[in-house]
Amino acid sequence: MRKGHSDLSLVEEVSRRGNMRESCHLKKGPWTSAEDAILVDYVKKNGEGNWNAVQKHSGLSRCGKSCRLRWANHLRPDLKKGMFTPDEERRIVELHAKLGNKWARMAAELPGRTDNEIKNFWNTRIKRLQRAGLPIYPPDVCLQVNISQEEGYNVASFRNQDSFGSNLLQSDAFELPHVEFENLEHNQQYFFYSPELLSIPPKTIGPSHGYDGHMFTMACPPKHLQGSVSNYISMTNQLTDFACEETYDEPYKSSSPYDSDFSTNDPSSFGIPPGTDALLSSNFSPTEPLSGPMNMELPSYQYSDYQRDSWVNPSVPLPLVESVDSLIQSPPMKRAKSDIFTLQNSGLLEAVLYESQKLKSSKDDSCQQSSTLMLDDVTDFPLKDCKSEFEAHCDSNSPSADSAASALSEHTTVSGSSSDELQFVESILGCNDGNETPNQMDIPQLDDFLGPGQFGHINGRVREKPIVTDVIAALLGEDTCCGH
DNA sequence: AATCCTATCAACCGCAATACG
DNA sequence: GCGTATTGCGGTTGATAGGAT
Repeated sequence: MRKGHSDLSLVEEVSRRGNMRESCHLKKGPWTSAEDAILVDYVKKNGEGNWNAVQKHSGLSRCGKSCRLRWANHLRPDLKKGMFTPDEERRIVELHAKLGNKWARMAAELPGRTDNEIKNFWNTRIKRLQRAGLPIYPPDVCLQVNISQEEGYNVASFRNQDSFGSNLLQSDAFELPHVEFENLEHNQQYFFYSPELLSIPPKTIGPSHGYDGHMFTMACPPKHLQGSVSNYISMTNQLTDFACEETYDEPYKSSSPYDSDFSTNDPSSFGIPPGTDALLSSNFSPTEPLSGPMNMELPSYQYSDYQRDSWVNPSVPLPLVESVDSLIQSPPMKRAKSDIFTLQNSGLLEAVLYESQKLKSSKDDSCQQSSTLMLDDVTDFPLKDCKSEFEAHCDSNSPSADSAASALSEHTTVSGSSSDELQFVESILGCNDGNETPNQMDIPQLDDFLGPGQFGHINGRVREKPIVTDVIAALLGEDTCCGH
């Protein structure tokens, strides 16, 4: 978009170069056509590689890195210019669903496209989707990935990642316990991809959109709603109230365009492929519903057999999308006031809390049937096994792990009141009494996902490891201390 | 017309992996 | 095996254009 770059004449450029060499500084900033010409000429004569030599031999006052980047991203003859075609967009989405933020790998699958290009495309697209509260992945991509995963998954490959390239879905395994929600299907079907929604004219849609009827036919929420937490919460009230009253045999119909928009703002996990992890979808937290910096790495998508064995009722087919966040948007058949409170104010943390609370109350509640949790499975959840699974298989470089950690840190930092949240956790769990420390021995620490020394900063912010782990500990402690 | 806001793009930075001596 | 250089990757930033107010 930087169209106004002035192209210096060769003379001017040479002059500038001379001056810069005198001052021993490598030039930064936008490349001029003269520099491009020099670089192209050099590569023609000497081939790619050895980029530091470019500066030495061609007189370009650019560091090797810069030269390489310029060549790779702009000067390479095989580059495809122009906007992504719908097919390419589609491919990117699919690849991202599989690979996460592996831009270079994605670029390798898209001839003529660069990682930078794809990354930019994705990031701006994510922004748009986040604003619109729309899903990252269209349902068919979810399905596709799901199917791929179903077909390709096996324990052996999980434990022995020999052929990463041949089955991307097997790699970067990172597991989060997932909970099954029958309502999710309803949500997907009715809330999100309702014809009403799709018929909303795309107001501020970016360049070409390859997913008509999917994510790219998006409706930007009215501006006055964007970034307005109070509005959001207020509308959440309405929605949850509505949800409590409605039977979900009926498609959700919004009565106003804003409602319709709002249904898309529901911070759900729609469109996020299973295994993309609840933590990720929790980027759509109502605590920061529509704006703010996000670390939107969307990881690869996988389960482990362990998970299946432990969590999935064999008699019930896997839902298309599984996410803790689905709690937030899952229309409960019966929801207590406290639930609504949680929903209104929650992000990931509260979502998990909500689930934990729900678990707890479900035991005492004769209305268990309304819960979509598979309590038998959940209560059998072996924490230690889980931890060992984490430790055994979590690749600190895995997109999933990274993403999860990002999401975690994002949540704790964005929400800005982690200590409050912790208190909140404790007060809700009620099993801590403010004195007991949850059993952290059984709880995977964030370092387990990230690897040591990776706690530094995310987006310039210090990760709040102790808080995150404490909260998670509190949550898991709930499971352990309540009689499992 | 001025200002603000957002999207987009290009480039930089830091880190990790790999190659090389 | 070790240190250094090079390359590759992903995240982030800054500049700009263009639309909205």
